[in-house]
Amino acid sequence: MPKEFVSAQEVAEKAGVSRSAVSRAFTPGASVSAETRRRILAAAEELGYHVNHLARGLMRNETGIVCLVVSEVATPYRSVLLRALTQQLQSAGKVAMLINTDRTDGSVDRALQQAIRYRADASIIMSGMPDKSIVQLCLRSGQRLVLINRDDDQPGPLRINLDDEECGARIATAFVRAGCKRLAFANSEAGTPSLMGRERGFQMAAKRLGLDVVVKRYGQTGYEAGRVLAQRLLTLPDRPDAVFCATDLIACGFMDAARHQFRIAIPDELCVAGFDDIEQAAWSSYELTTFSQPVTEIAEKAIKWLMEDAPEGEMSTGVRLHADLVWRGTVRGA
Amino acid sequence: MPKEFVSAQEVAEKAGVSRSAVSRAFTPGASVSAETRRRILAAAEELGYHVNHLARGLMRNETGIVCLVVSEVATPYRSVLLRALTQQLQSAGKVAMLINTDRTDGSVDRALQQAIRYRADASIIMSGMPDKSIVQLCLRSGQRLVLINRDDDQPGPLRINLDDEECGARIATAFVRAGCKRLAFANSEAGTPSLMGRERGFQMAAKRLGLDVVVKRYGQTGYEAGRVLAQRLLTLPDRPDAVFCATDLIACGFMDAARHQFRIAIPDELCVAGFDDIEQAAWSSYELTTFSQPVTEIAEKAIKWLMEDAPEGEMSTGVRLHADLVWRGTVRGA
DNA sequence: TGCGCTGTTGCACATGTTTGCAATCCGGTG
DNA sequence: CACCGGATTGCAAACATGTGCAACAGCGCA
Repeated sequence: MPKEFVSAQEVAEKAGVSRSAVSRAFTPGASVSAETRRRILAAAEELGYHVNHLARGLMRNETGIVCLVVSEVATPYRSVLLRALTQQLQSAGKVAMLINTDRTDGSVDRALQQAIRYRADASIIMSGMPDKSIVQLCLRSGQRLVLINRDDDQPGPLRINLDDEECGARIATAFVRAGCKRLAFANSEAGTPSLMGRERGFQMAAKRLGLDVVVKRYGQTGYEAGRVLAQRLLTLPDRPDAVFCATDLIACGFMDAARHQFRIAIPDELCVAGFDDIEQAAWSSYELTTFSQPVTEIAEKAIKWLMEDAPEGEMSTGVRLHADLVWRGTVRGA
Repeated sequence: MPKEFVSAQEVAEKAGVSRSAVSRAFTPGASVSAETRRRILAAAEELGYHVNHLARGLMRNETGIVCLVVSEVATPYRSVLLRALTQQLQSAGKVAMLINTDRTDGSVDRALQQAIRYRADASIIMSGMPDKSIVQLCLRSGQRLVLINRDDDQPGPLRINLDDEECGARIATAFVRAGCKRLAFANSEAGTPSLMGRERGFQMAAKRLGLDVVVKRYGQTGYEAGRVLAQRLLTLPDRPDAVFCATDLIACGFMDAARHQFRIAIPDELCVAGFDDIEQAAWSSYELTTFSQPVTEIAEKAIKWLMEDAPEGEMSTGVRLHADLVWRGTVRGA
C-alpha cells in the first residue's frame, strides 16, 4: 500500500504560490486575497487535496476529536444517545471517536488514555467511572470531560444528571392514585447512581404515602433481567399490583413474563412503568408508561459546554435535567 | 484552557536519555536495553506521558484510525453491527471514528472526506454509497475501503454481502411447506441491494413453486413501515396467509398491527418471517422466525482484511456470507 | 518625490514524533 | 594489545501543517 496523500506543497506549486498561502486559504479569517484563494482552491480540488487534520491538530493544539466512552452500545437507549451526540458533534464541526468499554476493571481508564493519545479535545463518558488519577490527568492536559448519568463529586468535569428521585416519586403517587396497594421496584444489580436514585425516590415517596415497597435486584439492565425479576416478584405470597422497572428493557421483559407466563392482565391486575422511553416502549405490544430521557437536550448541553470558551460558568456544579412522564397504557387512569 | 501535554522531550530529560530513546521505549521490537526502557517507562508513568498518536501517525503514515460510516445508528441491527466492529477494531489495536450520515445527497462523500482529513487507515461503509470519484481518491491515497451490504462493481474495496436471494428462496419453500398459498413480501422503499435481493429470491422461488407474490413497498425499514404495510396487505381482497418482511423491524410492526388491529392469529392464520434477528425478535411477544445476520463474522472478515499486508487475495472479488434461518414461532411446522 | 498606511505574501521556526545512519561501548578472541 | 561483532544510543532529517515577523506592493496624501 503506497499511502500517498497530496500535500499542501504540491498544491502550492500547482497554484504558483507559497505553502503558507495554501494553509491560509484553508483557514477562515486568514489574510489572503480573494483571487489567490480562488486559484488555490481550484488547484486543491483538482489534485484532491484535503488538509491533514493530524498535522493541523499538532500545530493548533486542537484536534477536533471528541471521545465517546460507552459500553453496551447496542442497547436502545445508549444507541439513541450516541446518535444524538455524534450528530450534534458533527454539526458543531467536531468528530466522534467511539470507544467501547466493558465491565472489567480499568476499562474506562484505558479508554481515556486512548483519548489522551489522540489528543482529543474532550471526552464524554456514558458508562462506568474513570479513576480519579486519570480524570486529573485529563483535566491537567486541558481535556474537557463530561459525565452523563454518572455521579461524581470532584470538580472539573461537567456532570449531567436527571431528576431520578423525583421521577420515582411521581410514579409512586401515580400508582397510588390508580388504586394500587402493593408496590414493587424491579432493579438491576448494576447499582449506578441513576438506577439507585429512581429506587430511592420511589421508596421514599411510597413511605410518605403509607406504603411499603418490595425491591428486587437482578442482573444487568436488559430484557432477560426483567423476565427473571418477574419470576421473583410475581410468585410472592401477596403479589404486587404495581411495578416500577428501572429501565424500559427490564419493563419489557417483565411484561412479557407477566402476560405470557403468568397470564396477568396489564393494567387491570398489574400496573407497570419503565424508564428511558426507548422505541419499543411505544410499540403496541407494550404501550408502556415511562419516563423519557431528554437525549437531545443532554447532547445539546454537553456539546454547548464543550464549545464554550470559559467553561467555568454556573454549569461547573453540574446540570440536572427533567425527565417527562409519558402516559401510555400500562398504568390505570391517565 | 491551557492544553499542556507532556512531551517525549520532558520524559527524556527526566530519565537522562535522548528523545529517540523514549520513542524506542514505546515501540515494541525497537532496540533498547531492558534497563533504560524500565527507567524511561518509570519516568513516563510519573509525568503522565502518553505517546502523541497524531505525531506518530504523521511519521509512520499510519494513524490507527478506522472510519465507520453509518446512518441510523440507533437501529437495532446497525447498533449491533457497530458494536461488533468497534470491539474487534479495538482488540486489533485500531480505534473507531464514527461518522453519521443521513439520506441527503453527498452525505457519504463528506464522511469519506473527513476520513481523508484524519488520514484514516481505512473506512467501513454500512450505509449509502459514495461517489465513484471519492472512492477513487480514497484508494489512490492508500486508504482501504469496506462496503457492507452495499453493491458496487468497481474493484478495490472489499465487498461483504449476504446470500439474500437464497434466504428469500428458503423462506418461500418454508411457507409452502407450512401450507401457505397466498404469499406476500413487505419491503421498504429504500431499495438497497440487500433488500431487493431478498425480494427477488423470494419471488423467483415462489414462481418456481407455482405461486404468485404480492409485493408492497413503503417507507423506510422501521416499525412504522411495518404497520402501514400491514394496512395495505391485510385489507386485500384475498388476504395473504404468509408474509416475508424485509427486516425484523418491519415484521414487528406488521405483527403488532395484524394481532392487535386485525385480530389475526399468528402463525395459525398468518405466517410471518423477518430478517436480521434483532434482539426483539427473540422477545416472547414476537418469537419471530427470521434470518440472523452473521455480525461477528462480518466484522471479523472486515477487520482481518484491513490488517492484512497484501489485501489482493481471493477476497478482492468480494465476500458472500451465509445468513442462518432461526426457527421460532411465527411460521408453522418447524 | 517622500512618507505612512493597509493588505498580501514568503521565510523560517514551531509542533511531537519516528527512524536511518553513524558513533560508542563492551565482551570475546587471536 | 588489536580487532571484530553485536547491542545500544544519539544526531539529525523527515512528516504536514500553522503563524509571527518582516518584506513588499500599492495607494493616497503632503
